[in-house]
Amino acid sequence: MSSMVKKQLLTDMEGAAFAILARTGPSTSYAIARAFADSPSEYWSGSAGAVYPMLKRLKSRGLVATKQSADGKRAKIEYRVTVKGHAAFEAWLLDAKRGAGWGFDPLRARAMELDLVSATKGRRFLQKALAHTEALLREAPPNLHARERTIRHAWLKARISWLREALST
Amino acid sequence: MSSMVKKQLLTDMEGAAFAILARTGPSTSYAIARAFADSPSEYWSGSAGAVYPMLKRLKSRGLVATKQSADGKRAKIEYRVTVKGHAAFEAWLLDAKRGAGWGFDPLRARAMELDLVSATKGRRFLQKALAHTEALLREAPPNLHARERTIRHAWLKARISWLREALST
DNA sequence: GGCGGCATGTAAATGGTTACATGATTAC
DNA sequence: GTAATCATGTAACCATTTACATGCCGCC
Repeated sequence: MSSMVKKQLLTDMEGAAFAILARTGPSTSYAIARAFADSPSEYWSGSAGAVYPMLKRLKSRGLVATKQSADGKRAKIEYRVTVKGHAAFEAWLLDAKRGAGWGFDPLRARAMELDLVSATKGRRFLQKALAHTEALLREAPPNLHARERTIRHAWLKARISWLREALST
Repeated sequence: MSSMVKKQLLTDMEGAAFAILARTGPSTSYAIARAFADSPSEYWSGSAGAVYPMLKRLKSRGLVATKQSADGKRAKIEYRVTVKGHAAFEAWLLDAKRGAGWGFDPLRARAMELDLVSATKGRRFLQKALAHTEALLREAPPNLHARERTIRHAWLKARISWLREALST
């Protein structure tokens, strides 16, 4: 018979947290929250009120484990990924169907409705959005790994060519 | 002195609801919920528990008004956009800075972390995601306006060329 | 007469948000 | 010694989600 183990589906925020843990090794909730807050994508605030409870939930599901670390003097709780957690993370990461979903794109959402205003206002919006996006492309934030820079760059370029096309019609 | 009127900033879900109202004219909460549920973007479920309270909030802010319509026999509450509401909607729609934000892209989120798995697995993921996206491009859902089809098409094409580039390296 | 769609909601749970509170340690 | 940072968390709030509850209407 098939396995009785329930699939441990991760939310996107949990997936992102596992990615941080995979990169930096065992980390405190504080460090994970900082990583969220410092990330260029402002989608999650990285607030303590979100991150601390999330790690506790993941622990209760057996996807992470704690190691009370008395690092010299200060007591801290370090979380590490368990085998079960690693499997859940990989399932999240390699879920191509979810990956190919629409997500939420603030530009797409607006572009869809631009015909509700005058052509002039619509074009002005697209021009401004293009300028903002090109600015993002120019000023790459510091502390970005090469891998992150590459994806960021490609994503912005795809968006820019889309905007240019929309403006050229 | 400047106006004392507080800016009525809309959430993205509220903006989307105003777009529906602008297109279909005065509508019931039910119709708006259906429009969310039927939309190809699965980002909001269009549940009654979200939509009915949202319209009540918008009404209490003076952005929509109700018209008790005794359409023949059945009683229903129709919401229409007020002048204040229209201004708030246009401010939301034409906010280029917000529009140029990152939002949440499930593909970008995963692509950023693909180096955490083997190159083989990474490529397989990208190939599957490409296949899913190309499938979306082929099977355009029915009941889509020309405008929606155009944006959808351009957005998917931009994503596909991004994926192809990622695979070609 | 019954089923599906229209239309109104509420209830409980979930999981975010901001803001606050506390204390230890490090850097100046 | 004091300010910033590390580190833990909680509290109140808010807007979602799923699921449930009710009832009317039109159609077969």
